[in-house]
Amino acid sequence: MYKRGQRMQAEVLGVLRRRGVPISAYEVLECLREKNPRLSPPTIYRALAALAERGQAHRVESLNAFVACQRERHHHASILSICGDCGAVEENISADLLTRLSSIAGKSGFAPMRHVIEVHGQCGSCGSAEERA
Amino acid sequence: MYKRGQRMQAEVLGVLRRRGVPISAYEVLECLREKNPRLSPPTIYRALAALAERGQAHRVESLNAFVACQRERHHHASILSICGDCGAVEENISADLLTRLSSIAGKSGFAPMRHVIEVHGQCGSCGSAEERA
DNA sequence: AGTAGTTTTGTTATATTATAACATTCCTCT
DNA sequence: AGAGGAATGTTATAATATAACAAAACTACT
Repeated sequence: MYKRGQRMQAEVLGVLRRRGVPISAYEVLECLREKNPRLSPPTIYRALAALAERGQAHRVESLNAFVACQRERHHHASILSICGDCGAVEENISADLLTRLSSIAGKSGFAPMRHVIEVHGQCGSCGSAEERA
Repeated sequence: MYKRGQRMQAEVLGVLRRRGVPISAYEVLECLREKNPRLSPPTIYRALAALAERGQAHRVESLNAFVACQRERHHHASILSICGDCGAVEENISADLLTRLSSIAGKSGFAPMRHVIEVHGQCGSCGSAEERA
């Protein structure tokens, strides 16, 4: 079973995984209300915050939405490629890019703590679908 | 004078420049309401969208806030370093980083259109202020 | 100047996202 | 079992954002 206090987190993560694409906290809430109609926003936001903290889900800042981490877990440094057509997100990690980014930001004495890297565009499938049309 | 339809944009940009740090659309609204109490959110959001479109202001996705571009204008590719202590934002551009980022995102056929690169941390001044304490 | 056409701005209303503050429940540990 | 503490529930509201339509202002043309 789950460690205490992680049931809600597991439920929320389950919803995120089933959906695959980023969804809003309120969409998560609606899903879970089918089972438990009394759930309220704070509960969901708390679970999402905990999941993001542990790297099991990511907050997509440019969408105000949340998505399950595609690997086991990534701490705050994933590169998210977001398709504007189908909503799909692909996750990448690059230590090299992160190093460069930190060094650019750090030139003036800035000490980086958290990186937000999101790329909007069109994914491969949507691109080739368009070509065929 | 201004080209037609850019008065509001100029006013909004003025507010952003005076503040220096990222502020919410509603803070802009409050400022401009001192002069014109009848202004409403859509007007501000429209001006902000136009400014961002032209690269004269940036939307800080991870803060849901807006900041004036520190140079003349940057199109959608600035690296924003955001100090969590004082709120200051520093802007950098790196064609090299952008190239790498695009190539990482593009590995699976993804076609990048817009890059969101935001780094949260502590700026140089706040860091050295802390040391002295 | 008059006016048609277009764009901007105003207005109203509401949708969406997020959190504060406090009450209650439930688990863990003794 | 009962105390302590953490998670969740509850209520209310704050903060962010946009839809939809009306009015006005500007442009370009005659």
